[in-house]
Amino acid sequence: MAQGNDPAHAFAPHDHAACQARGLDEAEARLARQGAKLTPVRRRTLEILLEAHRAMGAYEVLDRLAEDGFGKQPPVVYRALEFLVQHGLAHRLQRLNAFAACAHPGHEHAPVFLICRSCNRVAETEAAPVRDRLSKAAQAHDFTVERATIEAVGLCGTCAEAGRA
Amino acid sequence: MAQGNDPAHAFAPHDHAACQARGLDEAEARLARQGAKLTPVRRRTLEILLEAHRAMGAYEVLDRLAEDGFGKQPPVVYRALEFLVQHGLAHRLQRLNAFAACAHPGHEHAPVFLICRSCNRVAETEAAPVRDRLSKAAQAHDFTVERATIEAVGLCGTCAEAGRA
DNA sequence: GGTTGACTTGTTATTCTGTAACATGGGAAG
DNA sequence: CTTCCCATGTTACAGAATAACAAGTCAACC
Repeated sequence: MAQGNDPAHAFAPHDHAACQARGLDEAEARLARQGAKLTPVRRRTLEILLEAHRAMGAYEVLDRLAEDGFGKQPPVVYRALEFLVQHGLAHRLQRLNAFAACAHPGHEHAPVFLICRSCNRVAETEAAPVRDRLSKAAQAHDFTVERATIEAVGLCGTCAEAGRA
Repeated sequence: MAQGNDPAHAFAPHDHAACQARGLDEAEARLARQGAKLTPVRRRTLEILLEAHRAMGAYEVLDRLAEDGFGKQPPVVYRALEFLVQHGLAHRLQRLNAFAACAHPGHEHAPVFLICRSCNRVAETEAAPVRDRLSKAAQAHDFTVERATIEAVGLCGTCAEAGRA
């Protein structure tokens, strides 16, 4: 896995160009396999998320799309985002009412998000053990988990060292 | 703990009057200790959440407050809800943009929510092991978790048995 | 070639969610 | 009884999301 998409480096400086290119490449490969199309709006939406390399509000993405000549009405961006989320190329962050490009597309996964309240960057990790425990806890309530939102807010190492408590 | 507030029974029929009364009693005791006041709006807001015994949107609560002669503008309900959340008497459900009365106030806790997509009821559980795993996963990223949102969507036992898949 | 039908995009309008900023009023501390 | 804090009320607005409809694109099929 390229360093740029390694969640272990999400909070550290890295080669943005590389992780953007990789994101687009993986997206196209993935969609080709699924028989879905990465149309211009969708592609540009993904690019915007990859370029930003952070969580963005839908309307922030919409403004950028409008600059590039796409429609400037909410449904344009919500449809593109929904498509990307459904195909595992982006994620929705409930806590922020925002969206972020998937840090490691290419396989099914149910991510856990780490959101730094100081620099607003978001790391994405698998954390299967967390979900295992969640399923076990749910079993005690006779509850079957289908999807789960797991989002932590806190301080990343870089901001902690910089004293931005 | 009273059956009405036992999270293990959250999805089963139980004595609502008892769990409402208990909720209000615990709230007043808790606030008295903290030197905070359960004013009329706040008290009524909590009552509404307890009566509903499910997650409610802020504007739904606001309508009920207005019926009782309180202000009918959004800040009225958002302030009351913020107060209840800060004092551990209610929780916010990010996934639903909604609020619910705390199922077991009286001590600090970081809950995990189980949301049934069929009957919309919400169970609240502690699940410390889930949070432990989350903290461990975060450590690997040099990230310190301060607060975490853990919300599962799925099917409760009652709905599963009834075939509401 | 022409037509059908699925999919995508664009647009209008509206609803839901949340907050900033300011005015008013009541009640405890001094 | 006055001062000040806190709670409430109100206006106005910003941000997030979706419903419903119109129109274009493109491949498959006759």
